[in-house]
Amino acid sequence: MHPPHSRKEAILQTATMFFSEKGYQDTSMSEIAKITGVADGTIFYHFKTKSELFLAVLKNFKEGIIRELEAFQNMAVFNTGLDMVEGTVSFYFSLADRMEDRFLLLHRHYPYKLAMKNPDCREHLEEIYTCFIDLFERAILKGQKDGSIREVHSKKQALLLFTLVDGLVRLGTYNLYKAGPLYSDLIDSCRCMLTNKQQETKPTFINPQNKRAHSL
Amino acid sequence: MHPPHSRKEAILQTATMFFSEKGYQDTSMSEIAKITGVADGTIFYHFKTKSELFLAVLKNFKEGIIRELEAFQNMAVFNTGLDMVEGTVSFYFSLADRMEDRFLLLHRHYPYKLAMKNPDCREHLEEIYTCFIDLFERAILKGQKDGSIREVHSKKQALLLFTLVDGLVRLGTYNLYKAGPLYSDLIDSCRCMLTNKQQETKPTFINPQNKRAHSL
DNA sequence: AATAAAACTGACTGTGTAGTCAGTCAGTCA
DNA sequence: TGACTGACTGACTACACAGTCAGTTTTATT
Repeated sequence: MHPPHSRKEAILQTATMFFSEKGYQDTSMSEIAKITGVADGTIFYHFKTKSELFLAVLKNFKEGIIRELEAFQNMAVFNTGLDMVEGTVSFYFSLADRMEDRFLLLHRHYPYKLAMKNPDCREHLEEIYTCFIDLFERAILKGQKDGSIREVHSKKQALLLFTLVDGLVRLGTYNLYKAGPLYSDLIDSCRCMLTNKQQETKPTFINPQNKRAHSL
Repeated sequence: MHPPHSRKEAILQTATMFFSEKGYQDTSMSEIAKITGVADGTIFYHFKTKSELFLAVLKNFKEGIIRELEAFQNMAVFNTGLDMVEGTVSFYFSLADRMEDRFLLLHRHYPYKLAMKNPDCREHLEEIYTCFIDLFERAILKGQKDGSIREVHSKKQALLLFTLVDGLVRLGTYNLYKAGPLYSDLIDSCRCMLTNKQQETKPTFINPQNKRAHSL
């Protein structure tokens, strides 16, 4: 299933890069072929159409994400659910930073448009989102068991949390505002959303992103 | 300056509709011409290039938004800053609902890409964002004066708030999750982010959006 | 070595599109 | 009436692109 350096794999890599950085429409198949170093026809031998290639890219991305998430879950241990929420936020930021290019895929409109017609596409997107949101929800549920998080609708709150964090990542890629300096305020806000008692701001973990953009 | 029903105006309307609903790339100039009921050349008589037409659409949208914001500010009166935050959130939702099609413009990637090369485009986008964020900030500052909102960095918190609310709107247009049912949880979370004391959930205002999508 | 299957090629096709331009037409003013 | 102007037209150009296919090369099998 994984012949180490097949042409097919190489095409997939190039396509991922192009679809992420330039978007679906602005990427031509010939371009992908040229950069990969194969003939135009070769792409169509491996992937019937352009949108099938896109689906393959998305699937590949999804699998990568899932692998990362599993690694995170196996590695990270948290005392409280609240800690786990913070850890998850931090993890999402670092992932978005590390896979910055590929995250752009999710922050374009094309996949969601395709998802309306193509059930496979929709399924990939849903799986990706579900993974992240479930992770947040698990943290919330844990926190509700150990008392570090107040009574909230775990699923809904998880979705809100995810929306907030992802929105901030997106803001960074839009290049209008710097998202980095908001990190500690974000963590603080998350804590407030989830707890009853008043808390002092703790020192924060990481502080990713450093694009040129508006300062606050 | 405003000859009531000029062709130019008509083209602008059609273009707004198409760029919003189908995106920049997927809209052809001939299409706009055909639907508007003018010859292909007419568009290029009024707008030199496709991207100049897009800029005009964006500018028009910006002006519409600003008008709406001013109307809101002149009309709405709030007892406390916290109320004003809630009112602003509610306003943003209803605006996004009422101008659903045009908001899609902001939720595509193209404008932000164009903004990297084109300063005019960037300025329009910045102005739009600034308007909204300033509105949130004004609410926060008011709340800090009257004691309904705790000590937070007003600009940063305003940005976080906006990100959260806009992210939720976007989620609705993506059609993967229903954003509507989250409205009361959103308001609750906002209140928690901004206040010190514990509060009971109050009855909420409106509850927009009703797309077919995942339930929670 | 012979054969077959799989991988690969690149010229070619058909279509769609942004932008051009020579020219039409209705209105205005002298 | 006739010269002039600005709005408008639609055929046309030049090109880019997804996808095809007949044919070539590589690899695996016997």
